[in-house]
Amino acid sequence: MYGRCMARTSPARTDVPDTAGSFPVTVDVVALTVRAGALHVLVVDRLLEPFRGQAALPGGFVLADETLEQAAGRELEEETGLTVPAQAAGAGPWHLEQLRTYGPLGRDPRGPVLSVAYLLLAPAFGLPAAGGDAAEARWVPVIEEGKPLAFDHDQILADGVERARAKIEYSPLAAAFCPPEFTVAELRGVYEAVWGTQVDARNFHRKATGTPGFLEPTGRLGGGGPGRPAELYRLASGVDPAAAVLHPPLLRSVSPGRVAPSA
Amino acid sequence: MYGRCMARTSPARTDVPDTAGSFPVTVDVVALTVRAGALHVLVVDRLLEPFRGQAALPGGFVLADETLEQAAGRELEEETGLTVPAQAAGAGPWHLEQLRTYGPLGRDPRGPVLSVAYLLLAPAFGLPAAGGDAAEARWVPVIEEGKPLAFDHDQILADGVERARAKIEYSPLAAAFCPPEFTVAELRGVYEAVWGTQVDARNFHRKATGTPGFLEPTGRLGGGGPGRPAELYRLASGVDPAAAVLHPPLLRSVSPGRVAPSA
DNA sequence: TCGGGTTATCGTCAAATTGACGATAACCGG
DNA sequence: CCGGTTATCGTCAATTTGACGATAACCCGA
Repeated sequence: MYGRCMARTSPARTDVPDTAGSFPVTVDVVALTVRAGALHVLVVDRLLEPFRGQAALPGGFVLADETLEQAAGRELEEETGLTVPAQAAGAGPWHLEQLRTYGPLGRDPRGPVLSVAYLLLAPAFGLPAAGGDAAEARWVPVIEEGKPLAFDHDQILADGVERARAKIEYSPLAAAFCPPEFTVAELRGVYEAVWGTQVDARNFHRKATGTPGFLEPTGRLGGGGPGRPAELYRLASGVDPAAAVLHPPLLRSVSPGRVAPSA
Repeated sequence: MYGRCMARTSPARTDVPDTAGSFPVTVDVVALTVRAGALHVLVVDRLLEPFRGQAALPGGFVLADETLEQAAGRELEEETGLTVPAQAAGAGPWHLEQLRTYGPLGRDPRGPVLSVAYLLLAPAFGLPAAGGDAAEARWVPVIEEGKPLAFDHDQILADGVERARAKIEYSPLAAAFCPPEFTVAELRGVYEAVWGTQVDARNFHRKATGTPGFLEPTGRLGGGGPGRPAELYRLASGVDPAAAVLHPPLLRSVSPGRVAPSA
């Protein structure tokens, strides 16, 4: 089997104990966005075995000379045509962070494979015309989630969604789902979509605009729909949305069972 | 992309691209405990190159047929003599969770190596007599942290400490630092040590005992020192400390800079 | 046995925050 | 101009926080 070939280190590496395994490593990306008021995840249809024809998270093998982040960006681009801006891990609207690593055993029929999962939060946008070799990349709502995904991707997706739900409570990362300038209502729509709950518009407005280090008014107005035009905001300048902490946090209300979410 | 181009080198399997790297994988464990009111981390002195003689987090290579958790427990035991109870990931006082994975490039002079870091929270205890092949395993206070650690272990340690600090706000995991039955004062000592701040004893008592799903009185009293004996508590039954969420959380006060902690 | 030292626990109270919801402002389309 | 719609501002009671006083219940040494 494939695993046998990988069970030994290369002869050049004499300083690594030869009982140590060497593993193929993949990255898988949980790309989330909010479209039409619902949380969506990006999936591709697999063209090859294993799990041929089944939907899966975009991802693939890490090359020998790239970082995990580079691999995540490359695979995403190859399979979905999405180009993650370089500033995704920084101040921009996009946000890419490591989710967790899924163990080598029992998750790939080809043998032991390690998978490092990444979480991408991005504003809604259309997909470029099915670029690369991916048969089909599409956004699907995370609820309903019809058929199961390939590999252990259902578990990875669940972990990613739970991470996103928790993270927007304590960090300004909900803004990663919005364009660079957005209204308070758009931001509230993100919370409602990610949490799957209703949020009172008036209290949310007070809380969001009143939390230091979160929003910064641009002075401009966002027009368009019916009703009074809303003020446009951007993320507070000088704030790293990946590291900043909201004080006090925007807590989900104590609705149903708040115990053991991802157990 | 899981299987685009096909291997020329691996005759047994043709579904893994030969550009895909295969990486040696290590686990490193950030084992934290509270002793004498200060947060301590477990380190070992390296006997071999690279970084020979320097302190490092316990860890080592993952074998071909074990899970990451198994590797973490095995390395910890081999290098420090500590045996992680099987229930560490469950209801017991110990707590072992994955921290994050550190990329293959530029972190090991021997070449690309992936490291999956784990975070262990444990009650204070003495080390078994330097078992295994470890020259020396010892607890060192995380502040002062005299010389730098080997590899990128300073970064891993910083990430682990920050994870612990954040996690005890929203989960009952502070109890992982305590024996199975503990007093409110002991628990408060954990918060003070991990956060490095002072916590008002009266408000903490009110909050800790008043938060549903956190503490459960045993009826027994903890004697010993001077002063009035304190009631003994245990974690609320039926609560998985790794998954449960405290509502409302025990927030650190807004003291100094609460922005970009581990950046 | 008594008093002083020490720690645990319970109360009190003003300030801040939350949650629910009314009221008004500012736009749209007819 | 008028209703429909959404944004924003206020109000108010209930809850929570933070600061800190007051007791309770143990230890020890005299």
